Amino acid sequence: MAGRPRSIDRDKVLDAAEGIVVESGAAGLSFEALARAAGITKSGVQYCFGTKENLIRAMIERWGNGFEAEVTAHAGADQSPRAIIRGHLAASRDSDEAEHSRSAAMMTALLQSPDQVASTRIWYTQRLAGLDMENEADRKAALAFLAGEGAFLLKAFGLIDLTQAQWAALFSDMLALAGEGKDKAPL
Amino acid sequence: MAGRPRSIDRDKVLDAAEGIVVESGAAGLSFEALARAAGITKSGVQYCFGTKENLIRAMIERWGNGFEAEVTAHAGADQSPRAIIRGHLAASRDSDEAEHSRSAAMMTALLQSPDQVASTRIWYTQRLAGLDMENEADRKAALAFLAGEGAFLLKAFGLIDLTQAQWAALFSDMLALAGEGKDKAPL
DNA sequence: GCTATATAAATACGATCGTATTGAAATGGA
DNA sequence: TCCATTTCAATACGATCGTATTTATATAGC
Repeated sequence: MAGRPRSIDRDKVLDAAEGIVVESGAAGLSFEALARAAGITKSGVQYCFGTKENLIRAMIERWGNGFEAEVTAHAGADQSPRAIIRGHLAASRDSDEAEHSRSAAMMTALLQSPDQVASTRIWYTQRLAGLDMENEADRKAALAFLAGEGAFLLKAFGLIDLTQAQWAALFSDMLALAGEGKDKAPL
Repeated sequence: MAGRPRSIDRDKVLDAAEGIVVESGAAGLSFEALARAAGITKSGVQYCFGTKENLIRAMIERWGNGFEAEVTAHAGADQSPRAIIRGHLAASRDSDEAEHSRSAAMMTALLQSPDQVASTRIWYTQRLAGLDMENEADRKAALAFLAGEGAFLLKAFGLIDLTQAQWAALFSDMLALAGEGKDKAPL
């Protein structure tokens, strides 16, 4: 019933895949290059992930889950929409260079095929879904969220270069804008 | 000295290229697919742009110039850093769906090769270069700029979906944050 | 120890990639 | 008219793509 024990570490392969996208761009991610980077054979990659689309899906899922865990951790007990957004901002604020590279890699991989976008759209939409855009405080939170994502994406893509102090100051402003300190939304 | 008159409209080819990236993602952009979409031959594409890298460079350049023109137009006479940022925000605010698709296509194409990123980094850096992050008003302008880019990118990538009213309200807030009305930075 | 099964490697295959080369068509000048 | 030149099409080429198929290896149950 049980066959040969698995010798390929899926996570390590996904790490290698991220590394490839970080260094060579999404276009450089191929089964062959991935196999070489992960120290296994092309067939091993195929066996683990089947198709390339599955591979990319696995990359994005793992990344999304990891970030989501950090967000909820930062959000703490209060899981209201605004608190989640502050958690998201705090998670972005605390992310280091490696995390930025990873995120950029995931984004580029994500944008490869429009099909992949749809599932991620839901993830983003839910962030903003709980906010009432008619309410000024909520709109400020949305603005802060967008600023955080803008900073995060541009930084991840390597399009802006901010010092650690500037980064911290900006996210401090964003958190303030998102209502840090005054937790309750006025409804 | 003068040969066969040109029959290929470079701009139309670039339009087709954008269309391909919009519909099929950056991975779908090939000389062959582009030739088919533009109604010319693969060789024609090669003759016009030489290499694929040149093609992408041309796409990005055209896009950058077009957007830059709108920014300066929106900024008007005042070309101070904050005014430029407000011009940028206004240009983003007024961009329609087609413009979003185009921008998304450019971004995805841009992220294909890390080499392309470098030249664009300068473009973004200059936007923030004139701002003094120690100054609160300037930092607010930076935050507004990042929020605008975040909204723009997420919208372009199809990751968020905002009504026109929400879009307008958010950018109105951003422009206010960037100091609309009080043009002079306190130095 | 044989077999079934899970895992991974080996190999092969058609398709498509980007580009190089060659040839044809259309212009201006001599 | 003949040639030089520009512009594009036709064709070909090696490389690499993703995947299918086949083969080898290591475990568990009988």
